[in-house]
Amino acid sequence: MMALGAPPPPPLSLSSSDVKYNLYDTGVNENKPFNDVNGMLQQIMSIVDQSLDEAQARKHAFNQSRLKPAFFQVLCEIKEKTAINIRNLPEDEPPDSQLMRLDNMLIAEGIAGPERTGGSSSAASANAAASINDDSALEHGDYRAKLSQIRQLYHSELEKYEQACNDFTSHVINLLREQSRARPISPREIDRMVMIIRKKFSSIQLQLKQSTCEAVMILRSRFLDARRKRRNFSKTATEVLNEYFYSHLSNPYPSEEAKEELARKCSISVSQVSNWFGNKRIRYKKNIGKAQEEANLYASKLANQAAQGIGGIRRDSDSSQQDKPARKSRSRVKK
DNA sequence: GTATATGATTTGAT
DNA sequence: ATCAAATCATATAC
Repeated sequence: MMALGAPPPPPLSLSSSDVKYNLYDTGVNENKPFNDVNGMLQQIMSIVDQSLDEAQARKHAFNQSRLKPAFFQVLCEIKEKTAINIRNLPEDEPPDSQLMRLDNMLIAEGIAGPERTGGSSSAASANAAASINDDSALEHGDYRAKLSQIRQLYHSELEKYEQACNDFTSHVINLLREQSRARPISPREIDRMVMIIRKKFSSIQLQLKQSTCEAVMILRSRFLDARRKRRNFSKTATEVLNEYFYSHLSNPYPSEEAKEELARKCSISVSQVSNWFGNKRIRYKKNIGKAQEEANLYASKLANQAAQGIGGIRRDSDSSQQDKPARKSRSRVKK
């Protein structure tokens, strides 16, 4: 029984006379050819005790037997019930959550899924420009170039894997089909083997996806992390912000609307305005003495503007405090 | 090269 | 959610 699943002995060259001789003139008891099941079984069981030539001869004779197909079928069933079921994989594996996560991310990043045309990506850049609205176009373009490079690599690798998987699978199928003439292999077993192969290959693909995700993340952190690619605001933007700050020194907390307006004027985002005021307040407070001259500078500038009637920014009624701003951040009004 | 300026982020409080 | 404060990481001045 234990020898049943083993591959057949390698085919040696046998002359027909050898076969005849071995088949009918062995020292073994049964001279009958394979024409009944018991005889057949006994001959198969005793094959391990025989010489290679004898075994070959038996095999040949067995292959000629009309009982062989039925016999193989039975063996296949037995195999099905024993060997294969033991290491039966969890048949319907749950869709790997990690794989799903990776797939989703790749699609979200535009690596996998439908190829992005110029239209959709320009829509994306328009979206980004709407929210950032500054001169990040260059970096963004660079980012997209690198991203498409990654995408290209990913797709070519994926295709290679797919190709290799298909090649290997069909090769194995052919091999097993061929061997199923010499040893009991059920179609179901072949299917299972195909599944195993696919699984192995998909685990390789998982690695590919993983490293692709990694590369995208690195790219993101390098190109989209604004902290790394910090750019100072334009001179005029800083001017506008400072004007607002020093003309509202008593309460340098622009409302949401004011922030929006400042953002618009400075071509930066609202959150950047918030950042700026947060930094400005804390840094102003930290050394009022040094900031004093800056305050005076802007105060005089504003005075000039007011005198000329240009003042686009109204000074708040409380701005008399501007000469001695005192630390009153704690007394700010809560919204 | 270092020192300072500056925009962004994190943390913790309210 | 918004703020102060500390901190990070880069830009710029020196």
